[in-house]
Amino acid sequence: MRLSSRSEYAVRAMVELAASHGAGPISIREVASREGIPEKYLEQLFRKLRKAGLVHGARGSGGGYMLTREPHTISVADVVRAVDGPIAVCDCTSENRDGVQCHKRSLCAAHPVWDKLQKGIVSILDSTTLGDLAGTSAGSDPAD
Amino acid sequence: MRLSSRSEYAVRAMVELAASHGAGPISIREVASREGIPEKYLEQLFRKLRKAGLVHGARGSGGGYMLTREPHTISVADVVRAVDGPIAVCDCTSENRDGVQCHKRSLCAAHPVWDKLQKGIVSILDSTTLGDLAGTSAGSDPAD
DNA sequence: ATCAAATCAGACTAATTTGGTATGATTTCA
DNA sequence: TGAAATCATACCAAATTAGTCTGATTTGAT
Repeated sequence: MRLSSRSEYAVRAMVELAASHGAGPISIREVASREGIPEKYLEQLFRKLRKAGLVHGARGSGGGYMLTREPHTISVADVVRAVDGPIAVCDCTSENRDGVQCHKRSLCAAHPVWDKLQKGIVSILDSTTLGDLAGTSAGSDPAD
Repeated sequence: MRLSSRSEYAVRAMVELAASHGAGPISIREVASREGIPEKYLEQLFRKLRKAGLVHGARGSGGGYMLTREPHTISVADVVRAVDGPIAVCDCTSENRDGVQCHKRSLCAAHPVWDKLQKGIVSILDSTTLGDLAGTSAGSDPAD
């Protein structure tokens, strides 16, 4: 039930782009140094985000990345899926399963929780957008 | 966001025990064959479950494992924590973090989603019991 | 007493995933 | 032309995962 560093990094990086949306491309170097993410690793992530159509890459001097859509139309789930693939609590609840079911035949007794969990996770990630996060700035969270 | 096979197996095994609760100990061999789980692997898991106080192990011939509490008082979260440790979406939302925060200092912009996600996951796993899944008794809502 | 069935315990291992690095090519602006 | 940037792929070490192996100990039944 852990988030990969890919997803963590990617979401943070995307929130950076969201916060500066409309102000031209931002370079990997810039984002990496602001967020404390290894540059070359972030480069990989941005390539995946680009292939998923979430960002546009501007090459050459003065280049960088920009969101392709408005921040409030890109969900955290979009970003997570782009870098980590389909969200899947287990095979039988995966978003990309090919008719895979518990025990290959019938549903196991535990299936209802996994299903509920899967839906709960997707629902939260789907309903939170980069716009939400970019607007809710760091340090403003009263909890914890 | 994937469940480990440890958790999957452990929950399924515990539901087996729950379904036969009160009918004496059930052996690993029995559970393993019913659920299609490697025996020796399941043995490890049951040892963790015992150390967590969720089951009692009866040694010797005719032995096996039994739940130490009523099925509807053992949550799926209890089982998951027993075999996989504290539930943690990321370090800064982990159930056992030692004051660890995003960037070691302030909260990152993404923190609100991770926090929401963590709470959502724990809430679902906490509120579903082995009794619910086994279908035995004491009427909580059947998931899904 | 002996034997078989079972838990107990820990070390070991193969494969996969994770979290990166390294190298170099290509594009673009100045 | 040169620097700044993305693009692309290959490589790698460490950790994790999902087991297996070996053997000890306990207990019930013959």
